[in-house]
Amino acid sequence: MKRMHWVDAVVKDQVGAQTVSTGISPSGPIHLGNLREIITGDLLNRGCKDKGLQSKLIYLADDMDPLRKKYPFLPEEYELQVGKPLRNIPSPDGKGTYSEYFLSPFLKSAGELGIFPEAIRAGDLYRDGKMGEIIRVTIVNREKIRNIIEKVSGRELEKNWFPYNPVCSSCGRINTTVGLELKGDLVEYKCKCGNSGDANIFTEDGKLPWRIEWPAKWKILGVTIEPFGKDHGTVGGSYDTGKVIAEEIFDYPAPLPLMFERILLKGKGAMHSSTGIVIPASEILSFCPPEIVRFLMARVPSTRHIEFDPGMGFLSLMDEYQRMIKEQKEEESRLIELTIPVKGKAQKILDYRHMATLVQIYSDARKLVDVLKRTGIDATTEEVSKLMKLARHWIDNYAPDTFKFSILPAKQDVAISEVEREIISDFVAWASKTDSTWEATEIHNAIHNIIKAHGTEPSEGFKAFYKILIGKERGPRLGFFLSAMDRKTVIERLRYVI
RNA sequence: GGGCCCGUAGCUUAGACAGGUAGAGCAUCUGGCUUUUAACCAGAGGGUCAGGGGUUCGAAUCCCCUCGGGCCCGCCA
Repeated sequence: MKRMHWVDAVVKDQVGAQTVSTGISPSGPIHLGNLREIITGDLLNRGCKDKGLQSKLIYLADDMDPLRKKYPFLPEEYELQVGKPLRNIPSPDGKGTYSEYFLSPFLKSAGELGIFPEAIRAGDLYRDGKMGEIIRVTIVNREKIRNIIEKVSGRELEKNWFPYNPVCSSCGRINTTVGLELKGDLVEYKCKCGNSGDANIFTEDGKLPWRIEWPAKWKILGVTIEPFGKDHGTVGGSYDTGKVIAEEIFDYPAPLPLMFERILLKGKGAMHSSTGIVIPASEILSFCPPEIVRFLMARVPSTRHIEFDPGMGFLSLMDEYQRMIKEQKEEESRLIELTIPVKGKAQKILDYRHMATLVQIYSDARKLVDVLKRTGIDATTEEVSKLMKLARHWIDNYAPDTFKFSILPAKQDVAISEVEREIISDFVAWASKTDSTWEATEIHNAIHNIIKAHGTEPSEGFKAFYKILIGKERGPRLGFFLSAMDRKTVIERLRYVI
């Protein structure tokens, strides 16, 4: 029986036009875990489209949310910004707002993944008055809503609970005010700072609390499908209360929920901005080709957690991807479709593992293209230079030490045995001959013959070269490696040691 | 206190949502090979699918219970 991809299984009963919504509070670097949210949204969006439905993806930035605390990555003076809406706080780099500072690189990363959502700032919805009427409905029905939240979530709300949080006109904070009463379009409030005033519900003077804001946005934006992290999905959590509020108060059917699990960093645990265990989305894309990020998310159901290993495990992931693309198995055709960032575009990806070695020998992309051509791999300079950049970054930051090497200086002493000295010496003699070609296979054959002539185990003989050239016992394919280096340099180096 | 995910070969795991002979990679062993950043080729062994019960002609898969590991909620979002 043909298996259905989880994406198609999730949307199989959806009918009519779809709006898939995801979003985040842009309070810090947006990381790989958050990337799962938007990729999941994109996958569902594609699932709907591929099934023939009209569908779009929106990404909601909750920039009216307050800064909860001065995160470790923020300078001291941000202590003063705590409690203010993110969109009203200056950016750490001094340009623009705090929320855009984190949001815009993220949207750029999403673009690299082939995801171009309609990005909506919650603050704009308030500013443009789109939330006004539903805020009024909320305040008018506040007792009913209070009952729903208390009943569904099992928690008790404060006596003076008011379902609208005004921004204080004096201190700018949104978490120190309490609404008192709605008069016309104005909510009277007072703030802990001593100030009191009126907030206009048709402006960005304030916001709904999360548990109400969420269902309100479903209705305002016509959301039909919403993936969210497991923190929202717990029983009595905000999806549960939101669903009842949407249906009973706002008269709007709750969207199809899809909970997704967290992404753990191998050996470190769950990603959290606060704990510093984080790989920002942009950072991932500086060593990981975009299709691999999609592959990572699309291959397993969203309800499973993913353990991401940026080290050796990452290379295995690359291998698996390449195998999939090469084999083009029927049962993986849907996964391939969903993995590819730009639909319909065939994927060719150069061997990352190979590139991670090459990048340690070459720094010039054009030269590398020639070398690849010699070994029968055809690639454009652009492709090569792109992958080189990724592989270089991976080597510098994530590769295990066993994978790294650097060529030793010409005049560095290395202890070698007598047999090793003879082998190297014979090789130098061979390499110095004017008629011998400096080509990978030739070099390899020459070395092998010399080692054999000395009656030494091949592994022992090869070791000598690695010790001298890179100071390690193992290394990249010798013939290939040496042919990539300048012949004179190699001879000089070997001569120095013998 | 409540919830979610996971438990399949020594290790990593696919297969579970839609029941139909448990499959792969690594490791191991055998043979081949002019060894290479976890080499390649051919082959072999290796499994009470965590445990127990139920449904069914048939269960890794569906239902219930138990155990073990991870995570989330019970502030805010």
